[in-house]
Amino acid sequence: MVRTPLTPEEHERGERLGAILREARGDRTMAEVAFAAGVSAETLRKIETGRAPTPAFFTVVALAAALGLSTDAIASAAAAAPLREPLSA
Amino acid sequence: MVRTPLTPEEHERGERLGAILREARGDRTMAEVAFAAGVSAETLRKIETGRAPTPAFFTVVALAAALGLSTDAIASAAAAAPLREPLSA
DNA sequence: TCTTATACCGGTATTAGTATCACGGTCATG
DNA sequence: CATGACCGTGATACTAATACCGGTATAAGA
Repeated sequence: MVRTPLTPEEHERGERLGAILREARGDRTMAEVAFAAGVSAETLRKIETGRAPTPAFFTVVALAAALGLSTDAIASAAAAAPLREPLSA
Repeated sequence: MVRTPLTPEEHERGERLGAILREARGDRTMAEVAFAAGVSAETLRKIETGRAPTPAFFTVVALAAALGLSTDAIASAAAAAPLREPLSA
């Protein structure tokens, strides 16, 4: 095996990451946030829906900047248990 | 065009990211830090040498945790970096 | 009804990340 | 010189991320 397939835990972590980003997006459109972050809307949609569970580092950084979030907060929130409260901005 | 190849700027950003991680590693070995972060030593080597300019988000998060760094600090330092730019000529 | 906007889904194409293996170089030791 | 540890490079294998396309569904508005 050369590259280990993503584990179920990693998929769940990706789902939490997507939920955090979607929560922070609020009522803005995917296209707007994606354009602000410099990624395609499809990519943002895949990340939000958890279908891209381990996006690139700078992709998350750009999205965090576009959403006004801290990457540390995103990382800890996605890695740890699901949040009861959104990362209030 | 389905997936844009990495631009020279992204490669340079990857080199700065690698330099930051190597700087934080200090005198510890690659194998030690890689094991602590849960990645292979070869992966850490590629990231440090800039041969993997856009690693996965959680890979950088794990390395940052193993090195005691903030992902926000890494992101900002790698994004806007005072790398010695010839640029003259 | 028709149009528009938004989001989700499936497929496809291409590049990149991750991991393993093998080999070579350097340096410090014996 | 020999050995070992560490770093580096190259090749190879396989999966995942990214992007573009077409289609579908829903809701709001003219």
